[in-house]
Amino acid sequence: MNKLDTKTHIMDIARRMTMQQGFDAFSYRDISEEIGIKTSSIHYYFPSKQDLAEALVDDYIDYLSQGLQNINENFPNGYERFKGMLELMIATSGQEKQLCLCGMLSANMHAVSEPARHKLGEFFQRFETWTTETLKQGVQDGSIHHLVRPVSTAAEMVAAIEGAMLIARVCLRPNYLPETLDLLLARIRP
Amino acid sequence: MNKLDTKTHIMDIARRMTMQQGFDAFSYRDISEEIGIKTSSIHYYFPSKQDLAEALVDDYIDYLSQGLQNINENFPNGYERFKGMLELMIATSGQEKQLCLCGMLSANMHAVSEPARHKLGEFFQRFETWTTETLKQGVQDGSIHHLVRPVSTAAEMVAAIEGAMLIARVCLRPNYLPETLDLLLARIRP
DNA sequence: ACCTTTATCTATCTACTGGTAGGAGTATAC
DNA sequence: GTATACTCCTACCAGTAGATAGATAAAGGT
Repeated sequence: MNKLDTKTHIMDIARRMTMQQGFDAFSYRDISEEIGIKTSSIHYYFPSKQDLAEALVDDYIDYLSQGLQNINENFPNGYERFKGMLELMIATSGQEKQLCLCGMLSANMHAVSEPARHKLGEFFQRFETWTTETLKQGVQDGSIHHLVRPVSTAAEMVAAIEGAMLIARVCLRPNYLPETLDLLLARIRP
Repeated sequence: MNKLDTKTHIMDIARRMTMQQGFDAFSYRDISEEIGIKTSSIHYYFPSKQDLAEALVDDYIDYLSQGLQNINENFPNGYERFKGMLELMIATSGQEKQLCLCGMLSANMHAVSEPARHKLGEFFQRFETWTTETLKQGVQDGSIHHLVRPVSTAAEMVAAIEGAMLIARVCLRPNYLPETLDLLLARIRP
């Protein structure tokens, strides 16, 4: 198989396992069995498991940044952009009760290197910044009603999104995640 | 050492390690080395690691229920009660960048038995119910300004609290957790 | 004194962990 | 056509995981 294919395949499986069960909860063997190559071949691409974690973080940040940029380009106003972001988060993490990759790695932060931990911090910072700008934009274009401090609302929103994904994994209510994220949307609806 | 002392000692260490690093990230050996007994002695109290997880959940739910009840008894109005709850959560989990025990076990849910998972779901449900009642009480006694749907606000609040604890572990801002929880308080301030 | 329970120990098990050394086959470059 | 780089393999390692069986010693009850 092509180098990129295998590397991508490894990361796809590792990403899914991380978001479903946590970074400590799977081994190179688990990946190797699913993909059909030996564990030593995985070490060829990711010499240590921390390298794999860092690659997952980089990839996830790229993926979400791209997604948010697409939203900015394709949605006309702040409200629609915010809504698009919530749908993106549900599409990325919500199915199968998966946690946001960066959220899960924050829980498992002992397993990742210091540079990768720093990137996790940057991820949340950038997520908050995007949300702040989007809320401001929405207030300006009239699609979102007045907010006292958009930067504060954005911080609450990001925390609530991550927390909702965490709680959804064990919540007894079947539609907890979409319902809770919808509350966030209802809050800014004009 | 007395049976209860040892059992409590084991749980104290396991609770701290779970909240700091995750349930997968420590072993019976780690506990045994810190406490000074053999791993087989820990198996005497908790035959399987899942038993330990379940005991931690039960204990944590009891502890927080007691804490919330104390708050209800000692604070006069909804606003003060809500504030007391936030301070309790910070005191329990906020130091040393620990995650709420139930939040961490939700992330590590594959490691806990189905009955224990169910208890995690109940925990978040009860937490939300307490918050809903407290917000309603605050609106009624005038300590909290009018809320359109207290039950929705409560759901957002609980998610935001759990999410903030998760993000705080890797956040680059030093006072992220207290500041973010303070935003929740500011939101209901009359 | 004798039996039972409690709490701990020693010793051991199987399975798995991340990780490494070195080689075989294959594709590409020159 | 040979050299080089790439991809995956076999074989292995030391350490660790959770877990069990059985011995031991002390304490308590009768």
